[in-house]
Amino acid sequence: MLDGFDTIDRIAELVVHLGRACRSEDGHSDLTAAQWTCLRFFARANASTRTPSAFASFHATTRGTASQIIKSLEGCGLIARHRSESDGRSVRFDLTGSGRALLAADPLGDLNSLLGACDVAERQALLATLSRLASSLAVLKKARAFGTCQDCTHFTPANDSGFCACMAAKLGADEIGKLCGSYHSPAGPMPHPQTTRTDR
Amino acid sequence: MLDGFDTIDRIAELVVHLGRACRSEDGHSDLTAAQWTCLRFFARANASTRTPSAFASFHATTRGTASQIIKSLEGCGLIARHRSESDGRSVRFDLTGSGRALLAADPLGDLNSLLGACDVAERQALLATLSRLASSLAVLKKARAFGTCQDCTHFTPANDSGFCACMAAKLGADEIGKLCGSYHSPAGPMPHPQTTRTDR
DNA sequence: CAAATTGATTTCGTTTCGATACCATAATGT
DNA sequence: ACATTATGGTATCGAAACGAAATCAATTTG
Repeated sequence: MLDGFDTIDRIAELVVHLGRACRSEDGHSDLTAAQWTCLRFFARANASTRTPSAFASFHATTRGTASQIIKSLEGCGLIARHRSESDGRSVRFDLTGSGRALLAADPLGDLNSLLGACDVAERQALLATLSRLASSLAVLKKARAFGTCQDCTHFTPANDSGFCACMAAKLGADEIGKLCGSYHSPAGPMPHPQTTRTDR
Repeated sequence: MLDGFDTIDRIAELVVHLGRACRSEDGHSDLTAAQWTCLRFFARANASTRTPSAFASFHATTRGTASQIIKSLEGCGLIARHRSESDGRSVRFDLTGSGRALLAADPLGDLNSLLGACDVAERQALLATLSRLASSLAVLKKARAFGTCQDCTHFTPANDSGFCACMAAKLGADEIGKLCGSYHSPAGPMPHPQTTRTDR
């Protein structure tokens, strides 16, 4: 290999680089990087996934740290807390009006506008590749995978909506595109790679 | 848009997610995420780019923070400091033997192995897309772009080597694949988007 | 019903990070 | 020649993030 380093290394490092570069803010941003990630997560995840534990898995941190980030957003009035009726321990967070409004100022907007200028086919290919990489990596790292219900093996589509075998519930058209914490990739091996309690 | 969120948003957030997920270590790693990034950077960049300032730009942080990260790696004996002869202020860092050895334990290896299982065409497409996004994003953020000399507009290839008009120097085969801080993408507008001193 | 598990939170100490100020050298302008 | 400005690098400090561990309540398991 005469190149300084080969294609595979270059891709991996580009992913890390892009992931960090695109969240840097020009001036002073309203939120920190962790808070942005949290706000985005609660905006994109379905109802049963908008919990502190799920966010902790998604953000690859402890539940304690996740709880702190969530508390700060709640203090800003960007997300609202709802207790679960079925489970007295569990809580769920929804974005408030100001939370949804703030998403428009997401520093990821720069990357979004670049992607908007991309060819549609290139964009689709990129999405497919990155999705597969993300779920494969989750399996490899023995972490929980996150994906959209419409790509999940638990999901059987009907017209305009579908049924999730995992949650045993019919999903509306607005739910099937959201992130789910019990996502199972067609590629991955085991349905629920939940390990024993390690607080990670 | 009936989906919970559209393709473009999903891609942007996948990039951030992948970038964070692939650097998380299963057990205890030898280095922190920032230290790994720094070690990788000094391994991939050409001689004139292996400076604290260039790393600060690359890592989208301040020179002060970059200096701390570098100091810690220097303390571990993973990189070695060399003063510049032409400029009394500038320093350059090279990987030591143990630094090169440690790169084999890079946590990015997980992502690398997944990429290795990819189709070659898919991999090439991914590299092309990510490279373009990275340099376009740098222009948009008014940040310094980083790319390989062989893709730079300052570079005119000869057989097996080439000439860099920016550094006004002939480049050997081992240099043209390395990252350069004065990289100019064929797409971007201005050669040196160096802004005034903002310490970012 | 006891024991183990799970979801969430709190606290504490450590590390990292960004902002700022600072010093040394180099380039620029008059 | 001299002052001014720009640049490369470092040190310091406070805020944030983080991991680890302890705690509490609700649920599940045996």
